[in-house]
Amino acid sequence: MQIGQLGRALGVPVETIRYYEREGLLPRAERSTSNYRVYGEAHADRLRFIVNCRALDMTLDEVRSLLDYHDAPSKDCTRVNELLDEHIAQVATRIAELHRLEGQLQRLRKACRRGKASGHCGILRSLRQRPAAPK
Amino acid sequence: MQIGQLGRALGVPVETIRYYEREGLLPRAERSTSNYRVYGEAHADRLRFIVNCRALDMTLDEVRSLLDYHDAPSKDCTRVNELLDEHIAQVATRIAELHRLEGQLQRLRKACRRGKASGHCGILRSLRQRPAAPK
DNA sequence: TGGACACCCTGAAGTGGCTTCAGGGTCAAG
DNA sequence: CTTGACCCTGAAGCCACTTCAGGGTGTCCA
Repeated sequence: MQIGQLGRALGVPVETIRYYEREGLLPRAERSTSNYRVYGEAHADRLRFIVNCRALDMTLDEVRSLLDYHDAPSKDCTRVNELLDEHIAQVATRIAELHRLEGQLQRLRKACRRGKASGHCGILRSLRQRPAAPK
Repeated sequence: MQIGQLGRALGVPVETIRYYEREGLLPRAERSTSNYRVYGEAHADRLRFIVNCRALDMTLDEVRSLLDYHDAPSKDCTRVNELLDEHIAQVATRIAELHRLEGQLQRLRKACRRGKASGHCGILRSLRQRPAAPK
C-alpha cells in the first residue's frame, strides 16, 4: 500500500502521514525501488490509533504517551486511565469557559441593532469599556 | 506611562503590546529620549478594546475589522452586528463539538479500570478500533 | 562613584499541528 | 511520447503569541 491509499483509507492527508513519521509517531516506512513509502496493516493500525486520539482532541504528546502503552502490552495501564481522566477534565473546563463566553457574547449582541452609526453602536461602546469586575 | 505600567494596568504582557504594535493593531507609540515607548489614555482605550475582544475569543482579524468601525464612528454598524452573530455561531458550534467529544471520552473511560496490563486495557483496545460508522 | 536591580530595547527563533509551496522524480494509459 | 496522477524533499507559512540572546537606561543605596 502506498501513502495515498493509506491516507484515503483513513481519511488523512498524505502530508499529515509524512508529518507523523517525521515526528516519530509512525516508524519510518520501508521504501519501494522508486523510493515510495510502502505500508502494511501494522502501519494502518498504528495510524488509526493516532487518528482516533486526535479525533478526541488529544495533543500529539498525549498520543505519544498512549502509544508507549500500546507498544508495551505488559505495562500497567493505570497511567492510561489517569491520562484520560485529565483529558476529560480539560475538555470539561473548556466547555465551561465557552459557555461563559457564549453568555457574554449574547449579552453584548443585545446592545445594538444593526443599521446604526458606529459611533452609537452599543456593541462597540461595550467593547471600549473596562470589564465589569466579576463578582 | 511606559509599557510596563500599561501592561500591568490592563493585565497584558509587555511583549504582547509590542506584538500588537508590530501587527498594526496599536499605532506606533511615541518614544522618550531613552527610546522607551510612551503611552497615554488613547492607547489604553484602544488596547482595552483589543483585550476585551480577545477575552471573547475573537481572532486578531476580527478585532482588526471591529477596530475599523471603532475608528469610523459615522460608518453604518450593520457589519459589526453580523460579525458578532458569526462569532457567536462559531462558539456554539465548538461547544456542541466538545459536548459530543466529552460523551465519547466518558464512554471510552468506562472501557477500563486502572491496574490492568496495557495489552488488556479496554481504553487502548478501543483506540485501536475502526471508528463506528456514525449513523 | 559604583554596583545592584528593575525596567526598557531589538530581532530572531520557538510553539503546535499541521498546510502550502517550490521543484523535482515515477509510472501507467492512450 | 506526452499527459496526468501519483510520489519525493526541504523550507516556509499559519496564528497569537512566547522565549531567547544580547544589549541599553534609570534609580536607589552604600
